[in-house]
Amino acid sequence: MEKNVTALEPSAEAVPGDAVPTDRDPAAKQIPPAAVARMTLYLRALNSLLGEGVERVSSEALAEASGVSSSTLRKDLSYVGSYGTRGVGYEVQYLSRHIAAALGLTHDWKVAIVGAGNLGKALARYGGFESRGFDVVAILDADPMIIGNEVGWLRVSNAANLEVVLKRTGANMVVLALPAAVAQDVCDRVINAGIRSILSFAPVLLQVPPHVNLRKVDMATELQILAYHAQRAQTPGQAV
Amino acid sequence: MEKNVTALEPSAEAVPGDAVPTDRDPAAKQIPPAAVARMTLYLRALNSLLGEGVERVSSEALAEASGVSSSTLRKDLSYVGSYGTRGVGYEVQYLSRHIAAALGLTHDWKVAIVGAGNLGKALARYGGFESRGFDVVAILDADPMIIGNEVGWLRVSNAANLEVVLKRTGANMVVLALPAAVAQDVCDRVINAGIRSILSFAPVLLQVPPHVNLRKVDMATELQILAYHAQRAQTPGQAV
DNA sequence: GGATGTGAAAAGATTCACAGCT
DNA sequence: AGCTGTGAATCTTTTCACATCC
Repeated sequence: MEKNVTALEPSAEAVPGDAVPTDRDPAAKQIPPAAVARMTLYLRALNSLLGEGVERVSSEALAEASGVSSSTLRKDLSYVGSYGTRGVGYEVQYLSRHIAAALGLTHDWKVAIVGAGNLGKALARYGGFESRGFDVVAILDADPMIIGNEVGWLRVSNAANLEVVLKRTGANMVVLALPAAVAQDVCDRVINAGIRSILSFAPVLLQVPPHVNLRKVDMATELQILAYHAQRAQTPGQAV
Repeated sequence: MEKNVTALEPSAEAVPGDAVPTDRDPAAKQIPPAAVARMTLYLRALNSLLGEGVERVSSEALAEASGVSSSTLRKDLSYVGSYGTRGVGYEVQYLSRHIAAALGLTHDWKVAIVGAGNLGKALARYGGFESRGFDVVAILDADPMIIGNEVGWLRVSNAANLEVVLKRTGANMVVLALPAAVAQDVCDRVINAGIRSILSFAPVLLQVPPHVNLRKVDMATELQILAYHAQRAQTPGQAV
């Protein structure tokens, strides 16, 4: 049972802009951020079970398959509803559908990848996307040597036409796989083009307006966190 | 390893005035996980400032450059020591060094990347590693078509010789850039070879013993979290 | 004056334990 | 009996506010 490092980093901090709300805030049940992050794990585990033909699962078993405690699992599920049967467990497909719905995965999202270097290409070809409701509809780059190349079944578009390509393809999410130096610039353009969901792999802090949702992944950060723990573990019983 | 039972009770008659936090005594107490994650942001911001020739910075400014609140920043820094000057701020280089020391980045870490697909190659060439104390010493793959290829200044080793390569190169961290299907298998071998710090990009739950530190990055997860927020923003107060 | 460092309060997340349903 | 769903307790993280020091 793993319980060591926090798995998912909540990079999205509390949106500070929800003062000035409309006169009626529906106050719909919102799911705590930590729970949202774990929902994706449940979904993955459920789909895996589904593939194995398993029809029912207990909170205990699903928790184990997701790498969380069963009480955390049950609490998380309680945020989206009561989809289990007491004394029995959860129906895999039924639960999977409901979690997917809660996460907004009922329709496909169209993703454009900006940056067709190794990382961009890796992302474009990454099979895990389509199978989980994400459709890579475009990949762009600014390098003339790269524009026009085939990546999977796509052709690299010219990043100069960013706005046009986003519009034509109907992309509603963008992945930034760019060097730090140009990331903010492209990010601004993407936002101006109306995109409000961005996943950035650029190792730099991006400034975005409050209505835009930005998540960040940085490999160097992850390694540094590992280094911290490794260093602690390596100093055993040191004198005081 | 179990969670350090926090024996550092701040209560009781804490002797005020001494305690002498010499810089020789860095990892005495443990830093909260959330703070560790942010330290890497401070480090990045500090190094960026350093590059611009800035010598001093206030908590307010550094917080802004890191994307956190100034009170969070100050609290975080207080976990590693008092390296600022009241009324003045922090000396950029001095603080950067101390944070790096607290994270265990004083010596270089040797990273082996398993999987030389697009992602593995992207990681191997990613310039951000060396500059931040991580040295990619090997890249491996099982595909005969890929073994021997050049990636950056490395040559792809045969994953069949995983243990040998890890030993020869002295790697002490491993990045898994593999398909889900083989990830657990390789992970087990890596652990058996003595590695205790692993960063996995495989979209699957890896089982590891407690003494191993595992961090996970999953792009599909990140997109799903974005989808959740996007969906909420798009449906204001929808009936259930 | 001005900004740090830190107790104390508030908010958020996890775990416990058990009531309630099948 | 067995397992879910959930209030209450515990633990963690963030924010506040101000004493402290340059």
